[in-house]
Amino acid sequence: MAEIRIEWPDPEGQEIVERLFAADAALRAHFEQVAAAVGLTVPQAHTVIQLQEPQRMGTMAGHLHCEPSHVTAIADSLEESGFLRREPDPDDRRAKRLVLTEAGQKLRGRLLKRLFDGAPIISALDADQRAGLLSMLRMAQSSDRHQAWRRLPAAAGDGSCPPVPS
Amino acid sequence: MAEIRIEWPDPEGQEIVERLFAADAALRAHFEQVAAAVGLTVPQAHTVIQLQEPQRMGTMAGHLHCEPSHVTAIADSLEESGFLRREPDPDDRRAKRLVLTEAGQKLRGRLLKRLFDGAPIISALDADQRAGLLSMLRMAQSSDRHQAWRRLPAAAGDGSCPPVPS
DNA sequence: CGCAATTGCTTCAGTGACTGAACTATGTTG
DNA sequence: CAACATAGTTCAGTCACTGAAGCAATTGCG
Repeated sequence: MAEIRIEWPDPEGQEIVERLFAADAALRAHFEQVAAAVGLTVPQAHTVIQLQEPQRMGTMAGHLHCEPSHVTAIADSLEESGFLRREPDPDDRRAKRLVLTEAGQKLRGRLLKRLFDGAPIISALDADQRAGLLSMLRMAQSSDRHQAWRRLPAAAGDGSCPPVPS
Repeated sequence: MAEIRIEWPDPEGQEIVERLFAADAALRAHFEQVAAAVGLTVPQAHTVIQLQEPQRMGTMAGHLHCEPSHVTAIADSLEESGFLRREPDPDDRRAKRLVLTEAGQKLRGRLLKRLFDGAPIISALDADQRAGLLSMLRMAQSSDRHQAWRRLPAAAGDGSCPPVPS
């Protein structure tokens, strides 16, 4: 996303937004680079990462925030490359589950390792700084009534982050 | 960007990354929604916001992190809608400067107002929380040697954020 | 000065991510 | 069983964006 440099009603708010965008740009660039390094596009990499365990395609569409038809396309490409296969869902014969092949699991491992190794923010902060940043983000996200926050995965917190009121 | 929910070597790092992605998703959604509310696409809105003062097209490409040819396309659409015009650059007759029309300036005003009014993080934190978040982000970004941070606009800080060493 | 290399923008063809509608097959409900 | 909902697929199309080719103006070097 582009830099935003404007006269803003609130200069502190401006800087926060700018820096969050910058943080995001860095993370995104990192992710893109890691994906490319193992020969995947960004959505392919997301899909592989998501596949720690078999997932129905509709569920995957939810995780990727896209339409089911797009998951079909991504799955096609990853299946063709031999990183996953479709298997029938035991509970619903309409549904298919995406399952990583052996090659897919190895790929996922490499992906995770590289992702973590170079992650910009993690490597830049010491333990105190990390804890501080994290608690701020928790505060921001738990008190925010804006609906986009609600997408935060429930599994993200360790319980210290109060649930978002509905 | 999709949620990332994985077994991570460092659970705290995982949560930070997840929350930063979530923060980004919220900001992005907000931006997109605001742009749509005034009838612009995201890149059009970025361009209008960037045009506080006339900009050469090449400079704009730099700000938008895209190729000059793409700026041509965006400028075409905004010119057609009457929000900006191309004027010759006085210092270089090859170059053109993008200038907001009166309509464009009004549009920019509405855009900024709406952007600020609903910005998720800003509205969710109180003054202390904001200051804390900001200082963390400054620390993260000033100590990070990762190149993506370097894109941070120089104007963002008030001087309290030391320059990134090259 | 004069010619070559460079720079600013445009044009155009193409790509990758993604949506939405129509369709098939299966599942659910009354 | 009929009617409807749901899972995934197919396909056509959109949107953001790139990269190469080209024109015009500018800069630099002999």
